[in-house]
Amino acid sequence: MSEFKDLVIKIIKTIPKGKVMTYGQIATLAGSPRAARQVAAILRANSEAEELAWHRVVNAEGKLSTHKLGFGDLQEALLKREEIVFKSGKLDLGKYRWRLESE
DNA sequence: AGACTGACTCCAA
DNA sequence: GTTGGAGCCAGTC
Repeated sequence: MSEFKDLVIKIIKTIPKGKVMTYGQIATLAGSPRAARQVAAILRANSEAEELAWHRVVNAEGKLSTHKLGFGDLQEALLKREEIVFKSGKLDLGKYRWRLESE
């Protein structure tokens, strides 16, 4: 088990309802600032197995990277259920981004 | 074992 | 605003 993967999973579990984090942010907190893609890979591999709040993870623009995969609608629905509002297909990162002290 | 892919992000031009 | 390149590393073949 890589430390990175464990940290990513742990970090995602700390995101509270109604907040989101970007891939890059999680990668930074997990120890590899530029390993955003790996965060995505871990999500894909664990989204069904673990209780990961993968829907609270968005890209740096505040958009859903899942849209091209075909389940962007699901993610958007899950986020809306947490009182997150989308405008022009994006959400307000300045408002919804979850920040950890260790950043 | 090697080679390729990709739910990303940053930066230069 | 766009495009291209580099970096990162877990999966997959």
